[in-house]
Amino acid sequence: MIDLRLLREDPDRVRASQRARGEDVALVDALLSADERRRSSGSRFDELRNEQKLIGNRIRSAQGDEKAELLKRASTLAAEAKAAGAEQSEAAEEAKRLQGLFANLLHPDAPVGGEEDFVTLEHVGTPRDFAAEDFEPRDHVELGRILGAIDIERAAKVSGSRFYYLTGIGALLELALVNMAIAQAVEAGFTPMLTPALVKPRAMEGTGFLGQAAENVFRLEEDDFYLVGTSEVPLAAYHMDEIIDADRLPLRYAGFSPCVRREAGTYGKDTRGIIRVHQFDKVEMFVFTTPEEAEAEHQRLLQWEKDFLDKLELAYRVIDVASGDLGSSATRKFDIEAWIPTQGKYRELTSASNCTEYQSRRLDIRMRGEGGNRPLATLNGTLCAVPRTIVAILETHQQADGSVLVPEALRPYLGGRSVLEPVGK
RNA sequence: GGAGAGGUGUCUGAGUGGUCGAAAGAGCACGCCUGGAAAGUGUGUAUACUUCAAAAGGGUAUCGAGGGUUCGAAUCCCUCCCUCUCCGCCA
Repeated sequence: MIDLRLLREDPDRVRASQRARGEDVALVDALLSADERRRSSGSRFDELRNEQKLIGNRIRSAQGDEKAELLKRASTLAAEAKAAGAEQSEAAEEAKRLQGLFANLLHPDAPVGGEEDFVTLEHVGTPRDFAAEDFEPRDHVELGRILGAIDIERAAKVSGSRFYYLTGIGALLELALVNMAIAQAVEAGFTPMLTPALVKPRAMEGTGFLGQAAENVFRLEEDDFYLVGTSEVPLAAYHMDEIIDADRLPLRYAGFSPCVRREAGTYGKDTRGIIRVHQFDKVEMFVFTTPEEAEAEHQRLLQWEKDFLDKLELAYRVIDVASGDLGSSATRKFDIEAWIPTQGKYRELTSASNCTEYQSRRLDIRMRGEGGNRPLATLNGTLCAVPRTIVAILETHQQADGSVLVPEALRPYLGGRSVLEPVGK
């Protein structure tokens, strides 16, 4: 949700942001007038109620004719106040609805444009040169089969396309990655959290996933639940309706949960393998902090993401995502894309978003400090989205015989194993 | 799934039609007291809106949510939600 005060004071700034995102600019004037209607009908209601209360008090002690007179007047006032109240709540509802349609205000440094207009901030590591090593790399599907780690065929039988089983060493690999991620997060001061995967509409809406992203959200219609596409949702909503003492901030949580996504509109995209699946597990970092600290925290999240990928000895680049590809909650977003050898390109592995006060306004989360209560900032960043991380590891660290070297930092989490060996069928 | 109990401010907990944004206690903050602390003592301590106001302050709303009765609702009625206890079932 955007700041109404800012909208009133500087509507042009909001217009510019909407424009850069490719969102509806006319929304600005619609909200301005709805807000005005809300305030004028509100003050009318307040006045009527005030008068009604004053008369009501006099009725208690009044007698005879005077009392009858007052009762008559109070009756009229009651009806008027009720009507005014109805108008006020209707206007307030409309203003709220419009306010909810806005995307977050764009960060001034975020690149403007569509998906292709991102800015590359840095490259880390060098993509492995298989040609120089004189062997043709296998893709992760093939490696997963050879290692007995990934079974896509049987998943298709059981659940359809875009599903997979992690089997044997594949399952162990996930658990190792998750444990390593959680260990790093705990080391950095995060509180580990296992979160619900089903949430009520309010949580989903408050996190900003029912806007343009709605088509990718699974819903259990019969029970009015949504399935979360990331633990960002239950983590953000964790403090819903709360006022948090400013000196408790930052609150840093590392959530682990299944993530379920419809992946609508991606037919024919990434149909092979486990790059794009309907269900996966993920360790997600989530932070509640002051608006003043948000940008610095954004950088810290990015650094923790890099630390993790560094430990996995992957080559990657960091991009500053362009305005049109941001998602409604983020003011700015940094993605890390790892090099996937058989695709010959970088693919998104993690994503760190600064949502400023956008989510906290929607979820009614505030901080209590000097200067009164005000919304706080929320940020989120992927620490480890399992399947894509597995893809990058298998493809990057494979050897000519189909085995895969385990990055050193990961070995303790795999019982000391240093190589994943092919299994006989 | 069956039966029952209950939802009041940071917490405990009073309050069954008006003077109740709400007793009392605890906690917390500040002050007094003290060599320092404890005890004691005093004051303060919800949130939101506001085309009322420079500010102090004022007005309005909120006692799980929504609706109803009434001049007037925390209090009466209806619907919904949630929590707890017992029984059953179950990873």
